[in-house]
Formats: sequence, C-alpha cells, structure tokens
Amino acid sequence: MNDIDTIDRKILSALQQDADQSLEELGAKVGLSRNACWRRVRILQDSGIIRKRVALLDPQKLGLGLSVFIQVRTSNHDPDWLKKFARAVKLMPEILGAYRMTGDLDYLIHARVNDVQDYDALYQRLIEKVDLSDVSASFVMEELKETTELSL
Amino acid sequence: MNDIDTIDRKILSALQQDADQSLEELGAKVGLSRNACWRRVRILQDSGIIRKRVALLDPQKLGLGLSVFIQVRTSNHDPDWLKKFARAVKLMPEILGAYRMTGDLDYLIHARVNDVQDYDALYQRLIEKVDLSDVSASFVMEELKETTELSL
DNA sequence: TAGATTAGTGGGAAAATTTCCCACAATCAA
DNA sequence: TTGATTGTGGGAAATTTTCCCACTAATCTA
Repeated sequence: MNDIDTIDRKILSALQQDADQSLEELGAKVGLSRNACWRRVRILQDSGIIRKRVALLDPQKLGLGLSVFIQVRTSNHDPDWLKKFARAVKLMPEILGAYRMTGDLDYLIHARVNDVQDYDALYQRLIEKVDLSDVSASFVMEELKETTELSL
Repeated sequence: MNDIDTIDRKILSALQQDADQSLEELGAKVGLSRNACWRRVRILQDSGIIRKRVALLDPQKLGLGLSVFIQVRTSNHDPDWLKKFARAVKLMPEILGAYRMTGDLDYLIHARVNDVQDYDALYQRLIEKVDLSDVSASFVMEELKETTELSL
C-alpha cells in the first residue's frame, strides 16, 4: 500500500541486477543493516512489487540466436478469434511476447528461434492454428539493448 | 562445453520460473539428489548458460503501465550516428530493448512509461540527442504474453 | 512541547541452505 | 576388464535467512 522511498528504489535496483546477493551485501549496498534491509525486502515481496526471482539464460548458448518481431494484421475481429490466438501464442514457447497494439498493425509478436528455417516452422505452425490475413517478419540484426530492469 | 541433456533442461526450466528454490526442492523436482543437482547447477552457471538471477518487478505497481514500441527510420547511416544512438538508448532507463532490424524500419525500440505524457517526454529527449528522420509509436493495448523464459 | 509512532541498530540464535568432501554404486566405452 | 563419468547418501563447516528483542533516533500529531 505504502509508497516506495529512495532506499526501496536502491534495493529494487540492486535486486533487478542481481538477486543472488545476501542481505548483508544488499544492506551494505543501500546503507542499511541486515535486519532493516530484510524487513524492507519482505515488504516489497509481500506487496507484489517484487513479482519473482528468475534465472536468465543465454539465448546464443541455447541455440536461440535469432530474435524476430512478427507484425500481424487480421481481418477477423471477433472475440473468439482473439481467444484462440491468445491460446496459441501462450502454447508456443519460442514466443516471448505478444501484444495487441494501437496503430495500423494489429498484433506484434516477439519470438526467439535458432535460424530462419526455425522461424519458418514457427510461422507455419502459427498460421495453421489461427488464420492471419497479413503477417510480416523483421529480424533483429543487432541488439543495442535488452534488459529486464525497470526504470525506478 | 558439453551438451545439455534432459535433466539440465528440467533444471533450467525450473530456474527460469523460480530461482528461489532450494537445491533440495529443485533436485526433487528434476529427480536428482541435492548433491547431483548442485553440481549440475554449478556447471550451468560456470558455462554461462545461466547468465544471472534477477528480481522481476511489477510494472503497474511502479507506474510503468504503458508499454510502447517505437519504430525508427533514419536517413543518417554513418557509424558515428549509430554509436551515438546506441549510447543514448542505453542511458535511458525507460528503454528496455533497442534493435537494429531487417526490413523497411531501421530500428525498433521497446519502452515502458507511465502514460502518454511520459512517452512524449521520452520521445522529446530521444530526438534531441540524436536526429531521427521518421519516428512512429505503437502502444500496447493488451499484453497477451510476456515472459523471460526461453524455449528449451 | 510531550507523547506516540515509525523506522533503524545491533545482538542473538535457531533453522535452513549452500558448498563442499568422501566413499561407494551403476553405467558405458575402449 | 578397466577407466571415466555420474549418480547416491552421509557428513559437516560456513553462510544465510528469518525471526525476536531491547534500545535509539527521527518524525508527526495532538
């Protein structure tokens, strides 16, 4: 319920970068004792501001070196179609993000695959599950930035 | 160096969902003893397949409810421009991703801000740092899927 | 201003967890 | 059959978490 202050922001920032620190370390970093720090972290977790802690893997090393954004336009706009589309998207693990957008494109999908062949396979699987009138892909040539850290 | 087997994949999958489990728990989940599991996790970390562990925060609760994709075209293609653009993008914490793309758009930026006003502020800051000939934004109306979990 | 409330501090400590080591068993390839 | 790999379980020191408590400093409220 309560608002976040500067120290909380420091804690969150540190944990966004590395969730493996001990409370001792984290406390030192934000200028708080182990105990005071622990209490704040617990509150941040209970409030849901810290959603969870996860491991981030290296896409290259797992053969997912190709990042692709897929722009989707559809003529079909009934709610049933959307439900089916959402389900399909959730079941395909190569798809990391899927968004309904403003503007001229209807949906934007972010996926990670190994290569163009795999992209094509993904594309085929997708259009066989839901009908899409207009699909176009742009591949990522260079990743200038990619982070999970939110601005605080 | 070595290849990843089914058990490794199970470990990675579990840690992508929740990095807070004890080795005991994790071992039970993947059908391994605490010790065997610990050894594998250490190897996965040392090999860099597990890049790091981080806390994921709730964007809504932090006043970052608006997700936006910014399509950028530029007439300027000299390497100096790119360097400046990359630096600008890295310094702006609202920008979560920035990619050089194939296709008709040159760059794609993913950002999170509070509202349209804040988007505009971000836009102003961006174009004052680097000159962009053609910028257009699409806002996310609905998040069908958003995950950091890579397909294994 | 006095009193109450809200943090923070440091000490303490049980419990849990991590991070190894070891001996031994099972499997597989040379 | 031997050696290499990888598992198991036991053990245990070291570290960390997760509280409690008493006390203090700062702040806000009546």
